[in-house]
Amino acid sequence: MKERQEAIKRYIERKGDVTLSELTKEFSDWSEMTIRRDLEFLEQRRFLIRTKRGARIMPTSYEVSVGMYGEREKRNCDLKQEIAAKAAALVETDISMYLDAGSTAMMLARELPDRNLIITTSAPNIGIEIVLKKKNPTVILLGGTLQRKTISTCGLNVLDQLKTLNIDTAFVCASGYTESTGFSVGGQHECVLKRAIIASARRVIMLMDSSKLNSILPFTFAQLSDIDTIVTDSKAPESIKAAFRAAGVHVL
Amino acid sequence: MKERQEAIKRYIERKGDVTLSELTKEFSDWSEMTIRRDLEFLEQRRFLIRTKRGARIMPTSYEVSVGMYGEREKRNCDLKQEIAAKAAALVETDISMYLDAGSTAMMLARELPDRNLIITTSAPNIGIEIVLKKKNPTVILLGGTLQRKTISTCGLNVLDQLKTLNIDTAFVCASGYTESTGFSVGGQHECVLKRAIIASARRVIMLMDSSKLNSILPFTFAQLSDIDTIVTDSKAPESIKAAFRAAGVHVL
DNA sequence: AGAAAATGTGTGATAATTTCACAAAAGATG
DNA sequence: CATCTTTTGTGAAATTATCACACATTTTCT
Repeated sequence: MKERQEAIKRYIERKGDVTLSELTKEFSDWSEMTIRRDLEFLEQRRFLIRTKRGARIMPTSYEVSVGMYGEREKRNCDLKQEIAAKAAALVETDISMYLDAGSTAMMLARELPDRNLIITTSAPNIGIEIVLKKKNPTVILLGGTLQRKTISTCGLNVLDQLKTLNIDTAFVCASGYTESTGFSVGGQHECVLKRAIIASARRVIMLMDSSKLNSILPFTFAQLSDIDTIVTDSKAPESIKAAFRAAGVHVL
Repeated sequence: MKERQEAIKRYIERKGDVTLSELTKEFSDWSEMTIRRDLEFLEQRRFLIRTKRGARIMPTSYEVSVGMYGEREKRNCDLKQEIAAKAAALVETDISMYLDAGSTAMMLARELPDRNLIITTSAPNIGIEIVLKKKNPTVILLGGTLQRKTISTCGLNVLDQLKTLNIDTAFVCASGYTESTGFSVGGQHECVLKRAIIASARRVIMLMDSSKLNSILPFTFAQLSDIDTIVTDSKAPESIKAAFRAAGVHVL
């Protein structure tokens, strides 16, 4: 596959769906015809499907996150992308890691290197995404009741399941953070799961875009002292980042 | 939603993707414009996405089965559809059931009534499909390693997980059957899982299209005596169906 | 190195599809 | 029953896709 085609693929994967005119503007070094042919090529390889006036990412599990939660998710897409890229750089080969549910985690899944990894996750859509798009990682899904809102599982026996799994690095997402309340989420089940993960992982990396700073959700699952690193985006206020660092947390 | 729109939706869900001309021929009582407007309507509700000259089912998990296994799956689509419809009729409300992995099971998932059901499955794509498209069923995913080929999980501790789950009816798929070898599949892990399910379920219903009769795969997981009912399609030879009945198995 | 072949790219004509505005028909409301 | 709203059909106009061919670039072979 050519470099241009790779680039187009990546662009569409980031955006979800694009119009041809958008692509011709983005890749203005080439003619519309060439891009059109590239889309045809990429469609044949099942990387995307062509729509009326453009193309759309081949929706495997992607649609489950982006499609479900709706437009809201797309808005902070660039922030999350930035976070995902930074977080992916922290992933070492042959590591045993946990990947949380959520759209940021989905983006991280996409950015992961196609190498030997053991990836445990409670998000079946993310697990499927990885298994379909990469050849090398091993994916372990946690069992349990599948939650409609979050597309993640939670079971009464999570602790049992984690007992035989040794997780080195856990990538955890939060929906809210304030200094006084710590990291919080909207669901009770998620909260329990995240706590268990944090307790068992050697290293905890929190993924949180700046729009979630200074908001509080019903259930707190962690404090600053529980985590090792926070990956956030460039729009995060310097004051909060300084406070993180003061608490001994790495900030990226 | 109108009846015509429902019908179009169902038609597209069955076919996977369709052209507009195909639809105008199928729904010739209405004009192209009307159908076009219906597609727009259905797209807004995220039931499908419109493509160059037609529409395509909103691929949540569907693509995982059809997209992965390729065209082969589409071929026996009608047979599998027939089986799924027959099997769905066997599902009672408030039942605890198991749904196997595989494209026939996916179709059954689609045909399930949107009622109170506890559905345990090893196929995360099927679980997601159900949870996204229906409001009432509860889905329980079995945990374990996610297999690339089958998109199903298998864990060392399946037996532990099943211990606390009481499954009334298990819908199990087989990839091959002969009188001498019984029901067989291609993977060792699947084989173990299916055995465990069959051992624990009160009633076992086997789903198998006629193309799989008289073929042998590496691992046998059940004999006729293990199952209660076989659901197959109208192309199944009468002789085999008679043999099933002679062994005390219901045949639908 | 140079010719031949294969592949990739751009152009404009042609064909197909989609959109749009508006009129006709069907249904709802008082 | 008149009137308003919603749904449906029609054809023209705009947009988008396809195709054939010319030109450029890269690869292969002698």
